[in-house]
Amino acid sequence: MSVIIIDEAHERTLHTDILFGLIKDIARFRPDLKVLVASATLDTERFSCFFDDAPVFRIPGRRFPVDIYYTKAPEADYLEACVVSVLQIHVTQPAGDVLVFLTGQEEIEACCELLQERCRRLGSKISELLVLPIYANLPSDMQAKIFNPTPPGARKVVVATNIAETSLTIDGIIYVIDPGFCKQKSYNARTGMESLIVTPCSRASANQRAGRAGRVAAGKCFRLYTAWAFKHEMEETTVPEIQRTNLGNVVLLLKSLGINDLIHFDFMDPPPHETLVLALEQLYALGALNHLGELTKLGRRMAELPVDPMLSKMILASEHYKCSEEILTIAAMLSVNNSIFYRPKDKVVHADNARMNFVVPGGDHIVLLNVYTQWVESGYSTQWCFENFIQFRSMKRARDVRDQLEGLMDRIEVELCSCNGESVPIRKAVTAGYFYNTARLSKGGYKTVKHQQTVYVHPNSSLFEEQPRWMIYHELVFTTKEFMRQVIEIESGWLLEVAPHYYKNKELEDSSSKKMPRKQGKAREELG
DNA sequence: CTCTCCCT
Repeated sequence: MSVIIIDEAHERTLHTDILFGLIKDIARFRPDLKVLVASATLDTERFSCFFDDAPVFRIPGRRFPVDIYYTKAPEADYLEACVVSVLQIHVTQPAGDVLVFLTGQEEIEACCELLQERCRRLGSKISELLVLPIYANLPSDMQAKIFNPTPPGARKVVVATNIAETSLTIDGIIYVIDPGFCKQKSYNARTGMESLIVTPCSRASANQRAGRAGRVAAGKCFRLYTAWAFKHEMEETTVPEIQRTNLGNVVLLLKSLGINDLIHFDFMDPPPHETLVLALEQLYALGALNHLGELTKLGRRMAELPVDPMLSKMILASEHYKCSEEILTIAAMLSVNNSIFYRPKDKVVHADNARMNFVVPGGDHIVLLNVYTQWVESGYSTQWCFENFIQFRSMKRARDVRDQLEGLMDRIEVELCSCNGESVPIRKAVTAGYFYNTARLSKGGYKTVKHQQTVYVHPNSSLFEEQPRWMIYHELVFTTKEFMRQVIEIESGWLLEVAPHYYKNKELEDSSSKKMPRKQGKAREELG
């Protein structure tokens, strides 16, 4: 007999949901296989029902009770409400550390500053309050501070993102302050744009947060919203990731496992139809699927790499342009989420100057390559990172990703070779993977070629002031505006060179007519 | 002229 355990199933990550579908299928014709699904939430019925009415076992947790307090009326300014609540706890409540949940770096910094300023003003009237931020992109030495034991007579306040909800636990937390918001990714399959939006968190998430107060002793959770809002306005559970993300690599993976009919794949919660259609269209455009929606030889090679299809295609194309060494580095650097450059608030000018020193012509990909190359020349130095306002942790991760990808080159038969940093072949290889993400400068600024959508170069980009006519973007994100992040300059002729099946000469020259790429009707056929 | 959850 064999057993498969799926733990933390309640988190409903992309991979959990894919596993659900695959394992359910396998378990039906493998009676020797036991499947154990472990979830920390109470919605067991959904899991049980999905797995053909599997029996449910309830295992009581070993936690201390947590008293929940709600506000009588909604808070107009939850940041201010957090600050006031922390100070009230500090002055009126017995010993025990405080954990505050906020949505992101900016909010956390603001909250910490406010707390410190008010403590300064109160001076010796109150006992010491240690204010510590924690979020994923905070440098690791500063992250480590939250784990130092609180000195006697003092109290610690940890101001955190969702990182403290599941990923790490802090000893000594007795009080939790929960404003009830989090930042969530969502994906628009019509435009292919991701956005990160502050939304009310789910009841499951709120309960998880409250639980953080009861790990060492009985605790208290102060919810900065009304009991009514908890009951009537918040969703029961968080929308599963599979319904809020681009599915390019998932579709490629499933196709490579021989699952052709994705529309009828047994998803516990199916993704939006349009998301699947767009993923299929893009894979067809990349040449990973044929007109019947079947995996091509190229698609099979692309599926060997654990990265998004466009990135995979870029790596495969790099062999033709004799720059696979450079492209592997760029792929690795793009995989670590915009966390290469460190920009602390109190040293913005220094950090920006340091960043400028890395700028080379061509665009952000070439700049990333330059950063990595210099780091290698420094002997992978931590000190070098520190001096250049580069996040060591991110570079280390890029190195790991690069090593892993390099190890797979043999299997997909891509020869390692270098163009000695020459820009054109590198940018052509990028174009071969990302031709779908082309933007062009017109009178009203940049517009995407695919949807004629107005987009902007991100102010952090090395091409922010350059305004090249044609650009390729790595990703499109909506924050305060529609931003292209990580862009390179290209020549329109390259589009015909790398994707003649996708672009017609006319489309690239005639600026008055609608510049739509060829119809991608074939990929739709599979969908009926 | 921004500034963005989590870890795969």
